[in-house]
Amino acid sequence: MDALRHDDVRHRARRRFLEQVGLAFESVHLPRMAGRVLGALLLGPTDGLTAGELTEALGASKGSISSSTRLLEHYGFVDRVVLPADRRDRFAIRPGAWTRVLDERFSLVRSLRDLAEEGLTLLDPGDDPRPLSEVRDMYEFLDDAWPELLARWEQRRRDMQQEGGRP
Amino acid sequence: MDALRHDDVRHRARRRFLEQVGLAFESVHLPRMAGRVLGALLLGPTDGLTAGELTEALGASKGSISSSTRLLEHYGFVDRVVLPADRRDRFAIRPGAWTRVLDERFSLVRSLRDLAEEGLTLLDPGDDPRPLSEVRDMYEFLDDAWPELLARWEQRRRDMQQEGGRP
DNA sequence: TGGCACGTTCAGTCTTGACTGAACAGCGCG
DNA sequence: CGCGCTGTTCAGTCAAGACTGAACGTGCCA
Repeated sequence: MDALRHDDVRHRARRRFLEQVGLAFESVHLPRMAGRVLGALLLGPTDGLTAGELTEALGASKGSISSSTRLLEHYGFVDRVVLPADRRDRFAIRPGAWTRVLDERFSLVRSLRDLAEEGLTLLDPGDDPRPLSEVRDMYEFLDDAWPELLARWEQRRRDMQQEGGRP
Repeated sequence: MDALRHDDVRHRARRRFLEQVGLAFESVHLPRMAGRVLGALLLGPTDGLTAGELTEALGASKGSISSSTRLLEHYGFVDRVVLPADRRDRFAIRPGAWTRVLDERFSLVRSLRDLAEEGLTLLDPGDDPRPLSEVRDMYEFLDDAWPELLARWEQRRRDMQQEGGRP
């Protein structure tokens, strides 16, 4: 009986985790279901899950799973792999995906700097350019600092892998 | 005639700028109208604009302007100021707002690290912890690096101000 | 060639939330 | 006091888009 209850608790915790990842996705303007799928893949076995397994695990429609996996694939979060002697597609986390995703997110920074730059050309002669130039300067700073930060992370990741995981 | 045409071009360019800021807001899940209001304030005179001026400049309803200014105030983008002998509220860009706003955005990072941490406790014994630990480690790295980056920016901003603008 | 198991597509439903416009509340001046 | 000018609130409208479920391909095996 105790084992059963333990399984139940565990199942609820997993379900809650999926929901949290879903909400995190929603907070950056991506469909919640895609987040849940990603969560399921993060918790799932190494060689990934099939669409059928995902529909069952999440209680969602096939259509919804299909569009979610396609989105995750498009964003580079997951790979679609096929095991030999099995014609079902499996979806698995793509290694190193996170770095690239975060990097792409920061490309937004460059567009914001340009936007501020454009705004500066539209000011009336008497107006205070400081608010806009503060925006421009800050995003410029970030744009400069970012590659170096990313390189440091890549380096650290390589170090960690050599040590065979987490020290 | 030429001056008129020039004004027209200028007006279109301003309008386009407002729309771009609106879209930038939308891309981070904030109402587009609030972005347009912020854009108008960035282009406007130093002592800010009244709600009435904003409704006219943007062609939006008073209600919409009201909720937008309140949101911008809440997020710390703008201050509400009152000039003497004028009972209208004026809204003006708050100096240094951008740094704090960006800082708050990065508090999300901490929650993502925690989420990955939680996911690690939910793995089955045989499963590969690497995808999740990669997420955890990366957000941890960013969480560590962020304060230092922010401090560097603050320092640079101070330097720039002392030089009286942009070198 | 049927039948089956997968996966995709698409019209329809439903929820969410931005925006409007009108009613409302405060404040100063006549 | 009541009028005019503020800004706020709120019910209603409208559009965007996530999700469903059924119809539709597609390839494999008998």
